Amino acid sequence: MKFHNKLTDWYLVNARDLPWRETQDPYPIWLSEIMLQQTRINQGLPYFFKFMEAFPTVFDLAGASEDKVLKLWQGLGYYSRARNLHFTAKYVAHELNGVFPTTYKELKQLKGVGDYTASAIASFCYQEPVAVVDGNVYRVLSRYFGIDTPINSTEGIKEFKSLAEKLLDKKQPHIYNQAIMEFGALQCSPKSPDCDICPLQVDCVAFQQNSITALPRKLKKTKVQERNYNYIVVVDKEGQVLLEKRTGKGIWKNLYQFPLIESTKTCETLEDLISFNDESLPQHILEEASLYNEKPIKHVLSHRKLWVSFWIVEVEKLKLVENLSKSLLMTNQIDTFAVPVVIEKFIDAYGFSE
DNA sequence: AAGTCGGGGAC
DNA sequence: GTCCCAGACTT
Repeated sequence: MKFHNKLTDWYLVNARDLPWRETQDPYPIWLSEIMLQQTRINQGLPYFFKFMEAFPTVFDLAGASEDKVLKLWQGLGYYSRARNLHFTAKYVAHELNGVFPTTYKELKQLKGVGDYTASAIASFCYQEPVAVVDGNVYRVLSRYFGIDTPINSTEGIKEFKSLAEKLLDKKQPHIYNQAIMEFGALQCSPKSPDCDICPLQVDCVAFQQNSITALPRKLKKTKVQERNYNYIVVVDKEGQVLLEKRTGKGIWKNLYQFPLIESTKTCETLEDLISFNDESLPQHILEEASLYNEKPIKHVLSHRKLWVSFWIVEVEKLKLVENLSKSLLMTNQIDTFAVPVVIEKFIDAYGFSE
C-alpha cells in the first residue's frame, strides 16, 4: 500500500472535528491558518471563534481598526500575523472585491501567507495539488524515511518540500495534507510517540533504527537576551492612566504599554530608576513612584527574557500634569487597548476601577 | 544563512 | 529547566 493511502486511511478513522474542516470557504480557512502558525490548535481555537463572531466576512475584518484587531489577537503572540491579516483583509476586500486568489502562486503573494499557508489554502479550498510542510510534516517524513538533514537548514527545507510534493496524493491533496499533519500531531508526536500502535511502524526507518527520539534534527537557535523593563503606571483619582504605543521595530509593535524605562540592571531603588530615565516622563512624576512588585516578574519570550517591574505614581488629576510628552495618551478605558500579556496580568491584579 | 517575532503547554 | 507548536519576514 502506498504511503499516502496508509495516511489517509488512518486519517478517516482518527481525524478530529475542527471547525475549519467543515468548509471550503477561503476566509475562515485563511484565518485559521494564520492563527495556527507556530500555535497549537488548543491555543488558537478560542481566537478563531472570537474572530469569526466579530468579523464574519473579510469585509468586516477589513472595516475594523487595527487597534480592534490587535485587541482581539491579544495573548496569541506573533502580532505581525494580526497586522498582516488586517492588511490582507483590506487588500482582498478593496482590491479584489472580497474574492480570495485561487492559486498557490497568487495566494503566496498575500502578506503573511508563505509557502505553508499558500499550500494549505490552495489545497483545502481549491484542491490544487501542492504539499504542505509544517512542523508535523517534518517530523513524520524525517522519521519515516530516516532523514537527518536539519529541518531548519536551507538544504532541509528544500529536501523536505521536494519529498512532500513527491508523496502528495494528487487526486485528493486536501485529504492527504490534512492527514499527514493530523498524523504528526496525534500519532507521530514529538515526544514518546506510541509506535506500538502505529500503522506505519513496519516501514518506518527511524523505528527500525531506534532513532525516533533523534529525529527530526534541528539546528540550535541563538540563546535569549535578557532585558529589564520598568513600567511606570501613572494614575489619577478619576481612573485615568497614561499609555504609550509601541512603534518602531521590535517586539509588540503597535501594542500599548505604560511608559517604559529600560534599565541595564534591576532597579532596586527609586534612585536607580531615575538614573535610567530617558525623559520619557518628567522628573517630578518619577520622584513619586513606588515599586509595586518586590521582585521583577520574569516574562519569557522565544528569544528574550524580560525582567519586569511596575512602579505606581498616583497623582491628583492627570490632565493638569505639565510637561507630558505628546506621544503619551490618557485613558480611563485601558481595557480597550491591546497590551502584552505581562501587562494584562498586571492590570488584572492591580484592578483598575473603570 | 541567520535573526526576529509570543505565548503556552507538555515533559 | 527544554522543546515545540498547521511559519513568515527581514537583514
